[in-house]
Amino acid sequence: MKNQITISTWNVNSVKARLPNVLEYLKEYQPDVVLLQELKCQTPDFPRIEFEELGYNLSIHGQKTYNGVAIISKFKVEDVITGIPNYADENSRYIEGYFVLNGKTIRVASVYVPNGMDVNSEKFGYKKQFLDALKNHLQKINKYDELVIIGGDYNVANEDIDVYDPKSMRGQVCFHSDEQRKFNEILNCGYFDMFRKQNGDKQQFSWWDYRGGAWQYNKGMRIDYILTNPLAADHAVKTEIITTPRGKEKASDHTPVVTTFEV
DNA sequence: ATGTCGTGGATGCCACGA
Repeated sequence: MKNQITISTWNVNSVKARLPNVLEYLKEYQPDVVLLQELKCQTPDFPRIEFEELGYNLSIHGQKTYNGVAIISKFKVEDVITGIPNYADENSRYIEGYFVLNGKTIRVASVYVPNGMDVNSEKFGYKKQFLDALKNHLQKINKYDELVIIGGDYNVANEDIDVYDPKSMRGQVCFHSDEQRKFNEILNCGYFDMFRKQNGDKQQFSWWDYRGGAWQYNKGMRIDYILTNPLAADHAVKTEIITTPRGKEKASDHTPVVTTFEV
């Protein structure tokens, strides 16, 4: 008997400020697993009860004011690790664990890649280092006998089709060849960008700046991804970007991406 | 439209990050 499960990623830009929106999303779409980024709260301050009442198990790697990632799962997640192994990072940007369903091990992680601020800033160097460390780790956990699913805000729009105006944005942060190269190195060690794999050359964005009416004019970028290894890709049914949360009151600037798997 | 958000210091705005 096969199960259909949905795994979603969403940068919520403060889980406390976004709580009503997030709960509304969970009730409407009933995702089995949600990989959250930018919690902007410490682990003890996470609004646990509201999620637990909806049947979710919580694995949280919080931080005050900035960053913070979590795995929200209907299935109990085992052996949770926080932070990329062998990479010292004072920021909470990575959490990983696995669960077993129908005899198959499904490894999931939530990642929040540094924004980089500006290509001439030190923060851009940090971003590139982080992407290297992420690649090294994802290479290690890419096993043939586990479904590996890494959702997150990668802060990289990979192709021209992933931004509204490639000409004006070329070379800018989140659309610079250095970071695109590093993102592609991750793909090249055996990961699929599930949205692109399953939707051909469809243009759809996952983030719109709060400024300048970006949402109203659909001036966005696709920087939130669900990456999977080949085994997970073999089990994937479809991948969608759910845009409705971005149009709501007090919206996050990001919107959820969700992949359905048959396991 | 860089004419926005969210957080938090020590506030009754400002800095920071995105």
